Amino acid sequence: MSEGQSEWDINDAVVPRVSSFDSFGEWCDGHVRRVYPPGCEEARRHASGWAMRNTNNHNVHILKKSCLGVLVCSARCRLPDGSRVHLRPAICDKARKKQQGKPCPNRLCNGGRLEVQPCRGHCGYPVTHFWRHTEHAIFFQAKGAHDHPRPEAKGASEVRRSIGAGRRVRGLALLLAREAAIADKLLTGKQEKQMPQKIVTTTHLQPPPLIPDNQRALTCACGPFECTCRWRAEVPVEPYVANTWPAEPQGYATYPAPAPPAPTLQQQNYDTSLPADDIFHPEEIFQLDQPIRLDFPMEETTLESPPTFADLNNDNSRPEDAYWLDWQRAAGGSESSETPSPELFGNSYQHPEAYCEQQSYPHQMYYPEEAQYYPTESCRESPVMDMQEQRFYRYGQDCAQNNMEMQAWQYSDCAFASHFDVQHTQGVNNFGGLL
DNA sequence: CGATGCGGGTGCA
DNA sequence: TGCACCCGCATCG
Repeated sequence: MSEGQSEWDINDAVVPRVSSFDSFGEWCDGHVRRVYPPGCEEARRHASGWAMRNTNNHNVHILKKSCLGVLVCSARCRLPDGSRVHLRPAICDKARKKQQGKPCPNRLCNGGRLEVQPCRGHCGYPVTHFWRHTEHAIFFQAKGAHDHPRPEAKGASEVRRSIGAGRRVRGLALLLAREAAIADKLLTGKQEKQMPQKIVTTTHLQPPPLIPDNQRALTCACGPFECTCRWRAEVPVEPYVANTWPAEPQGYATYPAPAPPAPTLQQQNYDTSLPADDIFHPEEIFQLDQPIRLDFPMEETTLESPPTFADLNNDNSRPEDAYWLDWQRAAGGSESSETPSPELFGNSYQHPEAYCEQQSYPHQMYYPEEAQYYPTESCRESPVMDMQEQRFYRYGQDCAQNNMEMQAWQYSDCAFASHFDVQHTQGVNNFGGLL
């Protein structure tokens, strides 16, 4: 967080007028403040890689959004590449409701169901984002550090919808081609829209695809957290899971190693054993308002054989296949995270508590087996924010002011340390290794 | 159909 | 009072 931007708070009556802006950060994490130029399209849309939903803060001047977390597989399965399922929760309550309880899209996953892993990164509450528009800039402030993996990029879900999510996959090649085209378009368009203004910021590098091209087709949608695909969980099995598998002896020790691509034995029984689209848990829909669940059901299932193209296209393909394929493809190809999805580094989403010393709330060890720390890639603060000529705005009004006191940025609510920057570098590298 | 915004309203600290 | 959140409504792509 640059010192230069420590002079305002989204709730201040007046915010400074700046002459230099930050480049848009899609995956801001941690307590962050940024100032975007009025012309920044993403900022105008209040876009974010995280699944943020509008929250009524009864302040017409400040738009507030809270994180919905991420959709994960209840079985904590693994994709062939070792990653886990981490889908983007629908913003719409109704749509999100429909997502939950659906079978894990990971073809290697046996019995896993999608469930929402709520965000508790802000002192036990969801991370919140605030947007405030002034005549000359768009102010953004984030509070809290996400304690969950990044969901698929927004573009992924959009692409999915656009190409007919939920329908049976007919031709993988065709599908991928279309997705690739769309993804490319999204990416291209995005780059072209780069802010024309002077950006004095750190460049936010695009991360590598969540799933390597050569594996996309084999992936399990159970991404980053819960599939059973080749994974072994240490917790009991879900009720609806018919069969369980013996736990892998080595367990966590082997984690980083991607699932051994055993290209044969295909497990397709989940199709028949699980009624698709019918089971969802209403009680989970609004679980964000509830304490973190500590009873994530884990399945001991471990499939040795990753899916094949044929598998993905055969008659046993679940209706959601297309959806998941899209997810996998789009997430990596279009607007994927700038940094690896946390799941790849293990259970690290523990840091929030470090910022919320005054609170003690139950936190869940999502991946106890993975003792690595997730590189929180807070959108780096722009190096500098020119505070020379400082004018201030009172909810949009220009209130010229000078010599504003440079008050230190303090997280009164959460003692936020400066540690996200420290972690992110290595994480990226590790992630790359998996790809 | 789902993303987004808005705003009335509730419960809690 | 501030905050988190529910819920309905409206708009837009």
